[in-house]
Amino acid sequence: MTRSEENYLKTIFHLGGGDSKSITTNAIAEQMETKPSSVTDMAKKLSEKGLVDYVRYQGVSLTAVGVKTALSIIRKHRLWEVFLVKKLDFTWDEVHEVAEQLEHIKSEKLVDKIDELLDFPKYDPHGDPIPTKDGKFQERDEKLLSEMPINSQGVCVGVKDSSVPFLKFLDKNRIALGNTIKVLDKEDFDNSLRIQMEGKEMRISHQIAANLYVKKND
Amino acid sequence: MTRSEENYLKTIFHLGGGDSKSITTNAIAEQMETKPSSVTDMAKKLSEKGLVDYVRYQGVSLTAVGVKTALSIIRKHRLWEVFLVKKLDFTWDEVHEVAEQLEHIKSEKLVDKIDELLDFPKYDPHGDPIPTKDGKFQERDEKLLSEMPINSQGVCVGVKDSSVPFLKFLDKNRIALGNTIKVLDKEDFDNSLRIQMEGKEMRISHQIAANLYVKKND
DNA sequence: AATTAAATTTAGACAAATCTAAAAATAGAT
DNA sequence: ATCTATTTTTAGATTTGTCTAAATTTAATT
Ligand SMILES: [Mn+2]
Ligand SMILES: [Mn+2]
Ligand SMILES: [Mn+2]
Ligand SMILES: [Mn+2]
Repeated sequence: MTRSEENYLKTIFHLGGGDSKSITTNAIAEQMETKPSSVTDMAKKLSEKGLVDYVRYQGVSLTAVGVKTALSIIRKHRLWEVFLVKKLDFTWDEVHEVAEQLEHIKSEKLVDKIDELLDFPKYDPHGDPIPTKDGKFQERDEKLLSEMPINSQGVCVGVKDSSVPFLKFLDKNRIALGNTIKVLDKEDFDNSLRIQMEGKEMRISHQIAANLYVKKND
Repeated sequence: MTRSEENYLKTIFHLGGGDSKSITTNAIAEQMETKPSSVTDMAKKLSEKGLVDYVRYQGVSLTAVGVKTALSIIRKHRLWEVFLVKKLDFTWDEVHEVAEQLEHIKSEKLVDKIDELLDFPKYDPHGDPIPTKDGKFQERDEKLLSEMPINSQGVCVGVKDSSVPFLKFLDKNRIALGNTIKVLDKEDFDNSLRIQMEGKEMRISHQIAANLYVKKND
């Protein structure tokens, strides 16, 4: 497994190729900021290795082995992100770049020990679930804040967009995972929301609300 | 800086190329288990970049920038080794392989935070000094056990050979860094030693004694 | 069904890092 | 000083991953 192969598998998984859905070379190229022709080359190679199913002009999807491999890389990525935040005081907007490198370190013992050191976390700093060693996800009943009905309550558990600017924006506005949220009102005009967060009332644009995951209280 | 370039700089440094001593392409090739012709190619590239001085048929030595770069990689390598032992319960014979990968992770903040987490260690698990951020070494007055006079005493502080077999041998024979050592007798015939280690008397071959560093008591 | 636009693949090139085999330079020994 | 063995470099090939430009296939539109 080269680093490049690992990155392709991860990207295909993130684009939904884990559910035998066919992902186009164009989509992969765009996501990876590379050229479609490069993706075609790699599709052939990964297909040779039995990691993806590839049909010319139709796109690729992950095989069972491909899914397993992708999940192990995602597991490493997210565990390292937790490590950086919990043990080294990185902020949640700094960890992704470093985790992109650390996820390629080859040592099963290292991953397992980091997992143990962190007390087997289930979610990463952005609220994304960490696959277990055998590739199982911790499912969670969450929905986007923008889809919560008026007067419903919940806890902020994740971000959909985990870009640096968005994360910094959230920090600046004191919006953090774990905060309690109540939807007070929706503005029809621009779909903005009036919410109560940790007791304090505030207004939030639709773009923000559509990128925050909330676990609804029963 | 590619990973390969970093490995060349590190190797040249370990072969003594940091003191403007010229290291031959053959020596580098042997150490890195590669071919002399590959080393020549890289020597040219590193020379272009101002990291080594290279004279055809004469070998290479590190420039000031080259030394600085090599030291920063060695610093990372050794800090990661300490991390693996102290925080993740790796044994001292397991860490080198993983550190070979981790030393190439690019994040100044990561190294500094690991350093801080470990409380700024001065030596790695094999007793090798860890360069400071500005490239200074912790010098230590140590000598090989094989060169200690009879009746002298000291503390075992490092290994010269840090191969897996040697480290495992030391474990098996309860020889560890930090142990107190007194030289009781030398056997002229095979240069073996009779020593007292942590109070217990034992016999040690020359080959072992010539690979153990001891800090002599005054 | 034919035409056109878009997506995808192929063909050929390139950079990085390596290798093999041949050529050149150096160092050692007569 | 010349020869010889060794070291080192060059030249050319290979692999991996990428790119551009041209060709092909597919999908959409008339
Ligand atoms: Mn990430
Ligand atoms: Mn994340
Ligand atoms: Mn090491
Ligand atoms: Mn070491």
